[in-house]
Amino acid sequence: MTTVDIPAGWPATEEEARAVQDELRVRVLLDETGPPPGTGRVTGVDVAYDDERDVVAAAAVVLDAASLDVVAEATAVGRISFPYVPGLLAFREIPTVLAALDALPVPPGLVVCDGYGLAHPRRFGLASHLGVVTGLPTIGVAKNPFTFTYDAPDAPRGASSPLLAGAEEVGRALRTRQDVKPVFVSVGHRTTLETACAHTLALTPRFRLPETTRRADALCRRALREATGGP
DNA sequence: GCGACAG
DNA sequence: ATCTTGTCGC
Repeated sequence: MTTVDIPAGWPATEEEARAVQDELRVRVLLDETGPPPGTGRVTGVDVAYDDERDVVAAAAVVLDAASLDVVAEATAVGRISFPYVPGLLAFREIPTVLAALDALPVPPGLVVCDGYGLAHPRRFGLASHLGVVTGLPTIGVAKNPFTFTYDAPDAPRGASSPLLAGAEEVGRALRTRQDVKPVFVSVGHRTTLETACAHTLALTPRFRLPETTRRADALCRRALREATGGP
């Protein structure tokens, strides 16, 4: 497990952070299909916090895309690098997530983030930010619709409906289990919404949330507990 | 101005 | 995200 410092020059204000987003957003690549689901590797990343002790723990878990078996995992801990501000989540998570990704012994393949990519006030959410910084194909799978609107998808697993910012489709509400609240999928970097949804379905054979997210969530919580103390 | 708001 | 008991459902 590696320890992370807040990077030099990291934004200190919301204004600075928004300026960074406006600079980096032009580097998002949207003209690639992205890796096909069910082949190669897929990696989940997630973060857990102890605001009281100013500690953040990140985890990266690599799965074989076909079997969903764990191939590799890594964690990192650090200081919380930014307060939670809707629209600026990436600045809270990225330094520690990058350290966890760097600690992996194998290439991550497509990265699945817990949050949004293009479905973002400035079209540059966590998944897009992480993609631009790493160069990796990324998608975002969120549990809530954020500020966006959608009509309920049909009941069967696999049904979807547009996630809308006004008239613009910024993602998809995708039903991963029949009659259960959908997840909210958006493109991060170097892939398409079609591919992102296909990956999400391939990663949800049983539960609402992708196996990548579930594995990363469990691991970062454990890392936080071990870094912080108490059994 | 007020409320809503990924995690 | 996190604080947290019981509770409903498969």
